[in-house]
Amino acid sequence: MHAAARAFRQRGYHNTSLDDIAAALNVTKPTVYHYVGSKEELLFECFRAGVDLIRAAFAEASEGGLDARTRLAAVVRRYTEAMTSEFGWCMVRAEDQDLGPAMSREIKVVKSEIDQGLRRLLREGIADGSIRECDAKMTAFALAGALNWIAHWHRDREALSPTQIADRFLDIFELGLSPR
Amino acid sequence: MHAAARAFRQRGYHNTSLDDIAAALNVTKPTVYHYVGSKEELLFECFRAGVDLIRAAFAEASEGGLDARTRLAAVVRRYTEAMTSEFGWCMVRAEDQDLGPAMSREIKVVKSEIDQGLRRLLREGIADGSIRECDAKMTAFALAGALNWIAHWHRDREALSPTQIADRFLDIFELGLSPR
DNA sequence: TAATGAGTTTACTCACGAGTAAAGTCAATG
DNA sequence: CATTGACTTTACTCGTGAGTAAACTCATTA
Repeated sequence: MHAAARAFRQRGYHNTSLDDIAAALNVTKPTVYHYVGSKEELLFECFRAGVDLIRAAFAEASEGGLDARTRLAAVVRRYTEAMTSEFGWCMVRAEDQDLGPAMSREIKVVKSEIDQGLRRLLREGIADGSIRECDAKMTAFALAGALNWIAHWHRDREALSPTQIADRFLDIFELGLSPR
Repeated sequence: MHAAARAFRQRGYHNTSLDDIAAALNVTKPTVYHYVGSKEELLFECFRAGVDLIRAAFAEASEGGLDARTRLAAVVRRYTEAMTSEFGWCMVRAEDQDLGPAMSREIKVVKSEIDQGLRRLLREGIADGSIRECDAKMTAFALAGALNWIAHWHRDREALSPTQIADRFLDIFELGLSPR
């Protein structure tokens, strides 16, 4: 799965053959098929490995009784870690169109779940006064976009650590760009 | 090109055959090849049609002698329009990996050009006092991510117009989420 | 009326890559 | 020493889709 995730990120899903993945592991294709059922399954498992990190972030953040903005900040930090992981690319780019009906459906469900989780935190923040009145749907999209985009530009030898990236993002999203 | 852009957005580049595109136009594949050299060229041209809108936005914004934050806002509005256009998906998802060396190089150049344009506006804004002190690189990434992500969630029957989306995004990025 | 040529079709070729059949290797166990 | 079974290989099949050859249609023009 790690080898597959790396290959998918470098060359893209469709430009990566199972021979490529096998070669990266110094084995042959049938060996890979001894462990995984299909190429689609491989992508799907990489996707799941990534989103599980994010789901865990939401679960973790809901404990503790902090205000919603603080909980949202915690999610953003974990989210950033997930995006900079090996599976970040697969998480963002696993397209339902590339997968069979069953997996396709689950991907849509999980992605929607994450979107709803963000909106919920925003609405809660507006309710408890820790977040300014704003359009929760659009804000969730802006936030998800900024975070998901990390998978596109992040390199392993990045100057900034995941934590530093998250802190910069939180600074921008919390305080805004206008001078105070 | 419009038919191709639509098909690519719906099914993805690799899941779209030239037979599909031809069928959408009620012709056969060789007819398509009478007008375009290759499938790659088709994707590349769709990409270019999109980014040209964004380049124009930067050019337009540089006129007028307004402060940098106002110019950035103008770019964001145009950018949003480009993303909600037919070519939005191709612009974001045209991967250098999918194209031959020459086109691949140009895609990288153009994408970097846009990134640098955003950073420049941010730096100018910090210099002229219209934008708060911040990390220009990370801010450009956050902004580009939020904007590019539009291509992933936007549907033709979207409730909000491109202008409304841009206004919501500007509200978030300018004022931030913390209560003032 | 013949010729030209833009645009279109049918009917291919050909490469690539997912997935498989069947046989081989070799360490662990009876 | 024979057998079992997990693991791996070589050597395939087979579908799909990019791209092409060659012929056909038909309006325009010499």
